[in-house]
Amino acid sequence: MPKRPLTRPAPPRPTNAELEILRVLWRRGPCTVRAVHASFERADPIGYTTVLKLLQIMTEKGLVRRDASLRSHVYSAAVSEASTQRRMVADLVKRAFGGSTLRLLLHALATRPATPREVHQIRRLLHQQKNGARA
Amino acid sequence: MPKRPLTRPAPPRPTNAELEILRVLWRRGPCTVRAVHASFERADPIGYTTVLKLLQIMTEKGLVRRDASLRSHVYSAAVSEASTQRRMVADLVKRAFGGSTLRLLLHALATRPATPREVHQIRRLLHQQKNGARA
DNA sequence: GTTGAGCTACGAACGCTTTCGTAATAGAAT
DNA sequence: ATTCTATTACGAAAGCGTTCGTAGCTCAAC
Repeated sequence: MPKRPLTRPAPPRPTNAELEILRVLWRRGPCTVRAVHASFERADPIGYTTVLKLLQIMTEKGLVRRDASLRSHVYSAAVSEASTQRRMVADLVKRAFGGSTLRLLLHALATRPATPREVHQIRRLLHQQKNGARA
Repeated sequence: MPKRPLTRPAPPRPTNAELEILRVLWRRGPCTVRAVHASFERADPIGYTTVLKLLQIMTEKGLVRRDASLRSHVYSAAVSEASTQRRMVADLVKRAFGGSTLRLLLHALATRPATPREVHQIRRLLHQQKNGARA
């Protein structure tokens, strides 16, 4: 029995730098290291080899995939934005809100008073859930 | 001009271990190191001096306050649970949702289909905001 | 006063993330 | 073929979080 099962065990929550890179890949699709590096906008600029190293590490972690058929390897996100967000939200809920998603929701709502437009969207979503709900 | 202004510059986002300690202090109020240590329930137990060290570090960071008048120092949270949650939500929104709190909300709502009870609470909150809103 | 228990302080180690310099390599240009 | 350029690979260092062992101090009990 291999230590790493074929169905990869849910890649770990990405770190800060990793998330920044994933955001580039999600937005622009598959990229070379150079393209990722160019897309970076930071307070303090980041080195080319830093991006390369990060992508190599992320490949090992299963966060990105690498196509090495071309001389300039092409990287693409191996995890979806939605699933990553889900993971991060779940993590926050567990760590800071005692596992209650509702509390996060109420907090977010209270913190940032919703604009009428936002209220509308939320209402619509609630309505959808009310109808098609399996809960 | 002092580097550390008297009005402390918003204590940093607490780390994992720091958050666990804060949760104890929020729940139980001011505690000695021993009390915090006793309140810890973990998969793998944590050493007494580890808790002590963390509390010392957190004191420097301004996350907790220390009353050293007694022999066993008494620590209390220097940041509120609500403000910490606000900070952490804001951080998540910035890092994972491109700054859009709405997107976080929609995501959370969609991820975990709300129960009727939750829907009710959310509706009520939306209603409150609609009326008393400055937005 | 001496001993012992409990507490704080200090320092060090380990692991992980982030950073980048340098070397090796492959391909393009001449 | 040689030189130049762009790329990957490797290794190492710095910073931070977490952990704990050890030393030193203080108070109480004897």
